[in-house]
Amino acid sequence: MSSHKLYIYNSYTRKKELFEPIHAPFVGLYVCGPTVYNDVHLGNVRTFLTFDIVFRFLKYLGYQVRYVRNITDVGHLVDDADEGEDKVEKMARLQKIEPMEVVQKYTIGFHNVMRLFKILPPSIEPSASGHIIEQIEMIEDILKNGYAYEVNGNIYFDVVKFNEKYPYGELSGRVLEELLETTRDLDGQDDKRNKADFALWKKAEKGHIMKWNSPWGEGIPGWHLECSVMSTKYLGHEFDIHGGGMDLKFPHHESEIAQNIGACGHAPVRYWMHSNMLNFNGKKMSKSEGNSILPMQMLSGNHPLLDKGYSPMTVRFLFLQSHYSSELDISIKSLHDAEIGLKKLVNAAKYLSELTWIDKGSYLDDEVNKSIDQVINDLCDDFNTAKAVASLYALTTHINTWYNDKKIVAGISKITFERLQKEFAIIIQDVFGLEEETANDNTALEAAMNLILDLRKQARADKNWALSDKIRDELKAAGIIIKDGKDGQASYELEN
RNA sequence: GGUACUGUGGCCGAGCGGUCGAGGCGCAGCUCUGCAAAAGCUGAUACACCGGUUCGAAUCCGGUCAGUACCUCCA
Repeated sequence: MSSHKLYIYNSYTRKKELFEPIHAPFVGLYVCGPTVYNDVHLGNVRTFLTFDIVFRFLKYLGYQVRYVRNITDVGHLVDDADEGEDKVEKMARLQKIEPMEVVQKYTIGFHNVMRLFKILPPSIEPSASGHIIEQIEMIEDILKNGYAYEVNGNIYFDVVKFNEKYPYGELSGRVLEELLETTRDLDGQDDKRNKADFALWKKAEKGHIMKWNSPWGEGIPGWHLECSVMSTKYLGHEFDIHGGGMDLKFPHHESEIAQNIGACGHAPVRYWMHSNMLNFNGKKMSKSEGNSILPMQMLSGNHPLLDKGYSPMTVRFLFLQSHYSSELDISIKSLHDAEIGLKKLVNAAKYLSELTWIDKGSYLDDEVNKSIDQVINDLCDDFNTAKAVASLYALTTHINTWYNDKKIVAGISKITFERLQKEFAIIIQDVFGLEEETANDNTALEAAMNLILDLRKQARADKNWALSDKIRDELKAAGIIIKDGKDGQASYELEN
C-alpha cells in the first residue's frame, strides 16, 4: 500500500481529516444510488463521477475497496413527508406498465449512462426490493429499542424519543426544536406523534401493486431504511465512507444515522462526503426546474440550451476541473473550453508514448518528479481533481516541448522518464478515467489518409502550395484536420 | 421565515494567514512554419463592499449587499 496520507473533508465534523480505514487495507464505501423512476440527468452524473474518482483513487493508493451503491426501486415516495405515492408506482401508473418494468427500464438506462461516462460499476449494487426481509428486521430492532412506534399498520421513527438519548440533526446542523416548529403542515399526518418523525414502514394503500407482508400487515419500507440496511449488511455496523449528493444530507442521511443508531446503538459512518450541485447557467439543474439536461441530449446537442453535442469525456473533464464540494456552474462556453482543454491533455498523453529517451543530462529531474508528486498530493488533499489537473498541465508543457523537438526527451534521467510515462498514463486513464475519443480505429480511413498525406507531402516538396492547401482546406471542410509537423511529417485528426 | 454555504481577472475555476498572487479557455506580442494548425515563450486584467484582528489576509472576526442550496420530490 502506498504511504501517501489521504485527507477527506468530513461533512459530519466539518473538518478535513486524515483518512484512516477501520480495517486497512480494506475500505468500505457506500454511495446512495438513483431512484429508478425516470432518466438520470447530468447532475446525477456529477455525483456518481465524484465517487467514481474516490473509488478509483483509493484503489490507486492500494486499498481494497468494497464499493456499494444501491438502486432504489421501492419506498421513495413522491412526497418525502411520508405521504403520497411511491415514485416508481406512480410512473408505472402513468406509463401503464408494471412497477418492475419501470425499474428495469431506468436501471438499464442508468447503467448505460454510467458506462458512457466511464464510471466504473460498484462492487455490489443491491436493490431495496431485494432486501425487504432485512429491512423488516431492522425495524424490529428499532422497535425493540423503543425508538419507533406503530400506528394503523405504519411504523414511524420516534425522533423526539431518540433525541433524548442521542443527538439528532448533527450532520445537517438541524435543531430538533426548530424542526418541530418549521416543518410544514400536511394533511393526513395525524398518525405521527411529531412532525419530525419519519416512516420506517408504510401500510400499502388499496390498489397498490408493490407491497410486502410484514408483522404489521402489507406495506412498503420507508425510503431512508434501505440505505441503513444495505450498508450494514455489506459493510458492517460501522464502515469508512458514505457519500451522496448534498441534497440528501437532510432528511435522508440524517435519518439513516438515526436508524442505525436506533437499531444497534452506534453511528454507522466514519467519513461523510457530500458532492455539491450542478448548475446550468446559474441555476441548479433539477428535474423539477425543467433545466435538467439528459446525458443523451448532451451528446446529441438536442436541447434548447445547447449549441451542439458534447462528448462524455468532455463533460467528465469539465467536472474534474472543479472540486466536488463546490457548486459547479456550467454553460455552453465552459463546455467548449473543456473540449479544447481535454484535447490538449489527451494529446500529451499520446505524445508521451511516442517519445524517445536519450541521455542528455537530468537537470529537469527534480522539476518533473515534483510535478508528478504534486498530482498525487493534490488528489490526497480531499480528492482535489481541479488542482491535480492543473499540476498535470505543468507536465504537458514539457511533453509538448520534447514532442516538438524531434520527439526526443532530453534533460531527465531514464528512470524519471519511465516514471513519467507510467504515472501520467495511470492518472489520466485509471484515476481520471479519461480516454481519447477520436481513436482512429477505422483502418480503411487510415489507409486512405496515409495515401493522401503521402501525395500532399510530394506536392509540398514540389512547392505546389495550391494543391497542398486545397487538400488541407477541403479535408478540413470534411472534418479532418491536417497538422504539418516540423520534421515534414504530417498528421491528421478528426474534428469532433 | 429558519439553517447552511458561496461571492476570485473577459469566462470557468484552485486557493483554508506569509512560495508577491494555480490551471484551463479567451486576448495581445513573439518563436517555429511556405502559409495555416498545433506547440513553446512573454504579457495584461482579480480577490463583492465597509470595518476589525495581525508584523502580514483572498484566506480569521463583525456588518452590508448579492447568489445558491436545504427546510417540500431531486445526486
